[in-house]
Amino acid sequence: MSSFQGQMAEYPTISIDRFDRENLRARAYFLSHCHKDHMKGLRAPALKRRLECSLKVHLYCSPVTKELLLTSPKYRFWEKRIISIEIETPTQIPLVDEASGEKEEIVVTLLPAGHCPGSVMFLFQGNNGTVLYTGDFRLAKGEAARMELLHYGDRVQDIQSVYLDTTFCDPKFYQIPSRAECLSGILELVRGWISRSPYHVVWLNCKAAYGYEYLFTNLSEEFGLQVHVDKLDMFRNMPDILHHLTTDRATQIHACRHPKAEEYFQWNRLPCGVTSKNRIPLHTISIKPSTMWFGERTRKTNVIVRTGESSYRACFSFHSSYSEIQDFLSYICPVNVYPNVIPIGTTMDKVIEILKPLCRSSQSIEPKYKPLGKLKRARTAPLDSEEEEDDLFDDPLPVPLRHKVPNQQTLHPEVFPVPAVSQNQPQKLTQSTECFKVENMQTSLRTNFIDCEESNSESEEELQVPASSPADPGPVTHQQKAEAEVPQWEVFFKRKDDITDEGLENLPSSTEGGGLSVTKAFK
DNA sequence: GCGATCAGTT
DNA sequence: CACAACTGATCGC
Repeated sequence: MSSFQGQMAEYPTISIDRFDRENLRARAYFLSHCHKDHMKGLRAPALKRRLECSLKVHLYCSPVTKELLLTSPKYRFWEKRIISIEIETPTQIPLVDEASGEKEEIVVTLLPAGHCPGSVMFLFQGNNGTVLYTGDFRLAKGEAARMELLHYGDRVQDIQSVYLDTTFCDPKFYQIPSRAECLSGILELVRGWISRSPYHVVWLNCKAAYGYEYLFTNLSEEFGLQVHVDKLDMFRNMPDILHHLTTDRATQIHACRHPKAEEYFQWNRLPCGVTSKNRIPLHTISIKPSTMWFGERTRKTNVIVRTGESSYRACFSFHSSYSEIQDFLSYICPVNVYPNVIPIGTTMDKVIEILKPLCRSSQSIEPKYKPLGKLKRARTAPLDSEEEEDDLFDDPLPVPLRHKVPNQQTLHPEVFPVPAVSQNQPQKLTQSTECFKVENMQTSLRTNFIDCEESNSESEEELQVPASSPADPGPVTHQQKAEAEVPQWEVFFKRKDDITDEGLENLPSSTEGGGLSVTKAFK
């Protein structure tokens, strides 16, 4: 649970993921993702009032987060004050103090965080240096090195401070099986059950939170069965998710919820109330996604664990493991690090003790901070390793292996796609929010400028923006998926003949699928 | 009636 | 099994 209070030392006039107390005075707000514990105060009367009299205050987030947030009527009042920023597009934002008229500019870049749909990290660049707020993240080893915009030329950016998701920053969480390994385990468990008959169904016992969507889409893709959920209107503009979900209860894969779901399940009833199909009782198993971890020297073991007659736990994590955190931070190698979370059973001091050695402040030959302008210019071509060694003597970032991995756009697209938000009608921007592309002298990367200077009612115009469809890595075939990663974690589930088959012999030999898009072969 | 907070549950 | 959110009790406006 995040204990970040909303403000960063370098840029105290902006607030991120907290909207109460001191944050009520912020010049701009940022939301990293749409989870309730990062939205404290976001719909409180105090902030609502502030918004009414401070017309230059906006909330910045990713297009997907904006879509998810505005689906809830409780947050509709934000509609005209949210500005979505495309992923990986440096964007300049004015920070205006409405009382004094004092103005400061900051450039923000959204980087995919792999935590839930729309989740991002914020990279801020301004007068007080470059800082990175990670929000909540799950990034595999090496993924920071593949992020183009964390780099300046071929080098990693000179980052003053990182505000870090330390949820699993404890050596006991040393390793967590990868997304692909967990997914593969769940796919095989589900396959082993639902292929027995159309009356064999699985219930995915998920918490009420965004973040399971890639599980649903992969299951649906694999078996040609949409996943039953309670609500799907939040995904109405995200076809890649929407098409894999249904509110029709006649499917073999359920992720519906009910306050008494566990109780229901004991009586062979799904949370949506279904107990049978064609008057034939269903055979149900529950699969509860939950985090599993292994210490540095613990033998790797199963990603699926049987917890009862018809219950399983399946490995699933929203957050990076200890070793993934170490990889991430040691690559960035900032001057300072601030934990956003104190994991239960540990202390701030212990977390700092773990993270400090990965920062420049404790290891640098030359610990003094140098502003960006004084850094040696990055070379255009990579050096060979020998030259590299020599170079370290006057390099203010004396950590090797911190060069960009050329292969970008590979943030596990096969299991964690960044959804595209598309609108049928052209998007209407009612603010005079002019975004235009210029060449940024410093980074040579495209920068958007958001100018809120004239956002008063008289200059309001309706800008017609063509329906946007952000760059998509493209569909990944099953073939590619299979080749992408061979799980090194053993997938465990009971032998097929161990799975109870009671009642199966009485089933009709019909393969009628009850409206399902695909009917599984019937044994 | 609404919201904030806390304890308990999953 | 450690996330994140719901539920219900309590208090205050």
